[in-house]
Amino acid sequence: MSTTRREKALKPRNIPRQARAQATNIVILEAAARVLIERGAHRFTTNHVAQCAGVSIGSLYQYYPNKAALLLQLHVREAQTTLQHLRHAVLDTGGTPRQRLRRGICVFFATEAAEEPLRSALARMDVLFADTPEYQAIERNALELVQNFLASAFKMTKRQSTTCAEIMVTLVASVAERVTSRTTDTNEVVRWANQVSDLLETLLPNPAG
Amino acid sequence: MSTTRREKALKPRNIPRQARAQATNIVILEAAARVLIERGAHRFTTNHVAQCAGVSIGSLYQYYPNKAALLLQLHVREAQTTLQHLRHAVLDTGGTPRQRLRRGICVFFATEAAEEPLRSALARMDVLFADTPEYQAIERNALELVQNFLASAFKMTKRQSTTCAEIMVTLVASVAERVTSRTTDTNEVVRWANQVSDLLETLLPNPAG
DNA sequence: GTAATATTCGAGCATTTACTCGCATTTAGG
DNA sequence: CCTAAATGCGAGTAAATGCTCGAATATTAC
Repeated sequence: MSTTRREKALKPRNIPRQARAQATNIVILEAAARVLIERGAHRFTTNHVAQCAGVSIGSLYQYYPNKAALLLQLHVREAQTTLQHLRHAVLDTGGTPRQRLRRGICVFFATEAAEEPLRSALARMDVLFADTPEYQAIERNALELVQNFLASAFKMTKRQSTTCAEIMVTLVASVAERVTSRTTDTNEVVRWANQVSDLLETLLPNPAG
Repeated sequence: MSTTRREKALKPRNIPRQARAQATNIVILEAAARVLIERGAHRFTTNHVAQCAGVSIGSLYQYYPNKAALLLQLHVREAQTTLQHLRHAVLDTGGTPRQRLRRGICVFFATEAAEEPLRSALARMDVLFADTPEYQAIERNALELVQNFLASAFKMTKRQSTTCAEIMVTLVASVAERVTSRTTDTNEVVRWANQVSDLLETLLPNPAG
């Protein structure tokens, strides 16, 4: 009857205190990524992750209360990498605002392509952790990053930048997901990034009235 | 070792000869849709489908050699419905070409929204049947429909209409999937359909140079 | 009616898989 | 060293699930 079963939190069961445990934790996460890439979403099993990590299944469950928690952690790691790249591309470097926007979109596409097929496998299972605060916080952060950029770079009002950011994030995220799931060829991906950039530029205020 | 196991074809095992069998087939398909909607992708089991259809599990496997074949059939049915709607919206009714394009996009968004959460559950499992000729034929048909429309309505060359159709199909399909997976509220969905239409209209030739 | 054919049935098999628990081993601190 | 806490171990469990197969029932052909 209950659609969402979350008797247990998805938080790590134990925070590792000794260096040994820290290492185990990392090894497990990296093995999880490998298993997800090599076997795909529907063959991702905790037993295989443990085996691939060279630790026992018991150790895995020492740190992750269940499979969903492991996947969530993987997603968080991926998303933080992407956000970091985005911040660099959009905020830290030179160029006109339009150029920075285009660069950000390009970087997003490239990052998604670089992490295939990890990302698509994770996306296939996001139903297991999409209702967690961590997941939702990431989405909010991405939106806010774009919104703040639009407001400051293009002098948009709060209201304008909010709706514009929503459109841009939705378009870029959805198209990038579809495109990179079909090809990760750099030329193709860059072509799509630029195509989307061209379309989205029509949403920006005209530079010289 | 083998990544794709397809010892058995995904074709129906038996074509039903008696009316009784035809009925069983239909009942099974409709039950499959119901189970997919009610229990989601990762709880979709053939035993539940059979039970929900009021037939035995053996009967199900009389017509579908495996679970993937059942899902493929469901996908084909959905896709044909969508294509039919699209043909009507784009080809059979009046209005300027731009209006017809916009109407087609709107119809696509609405259709996707109307069939949620069936579609998103099917999409989650498309790895099970995405490599079949049937699946790929549907994608080709959709592209050709749009391409022919663009060529005839906007007098595009073959080359122009091909690239333009690819962009439009990719954008509309990916954004619609993302949007309808978050909300099926009619106003919201129509808003997004129009937003995407606005952006895509910049790809069309100017009516009065 | 009767034989041949088509259809349905569902107990049960073989496998997979998330996860537990009691014990072994390692580390930190005195 | 020695003890207690931290960490690691992995056989084992309970449940789920895709699918088979031989028997039962319904339909058709003659």
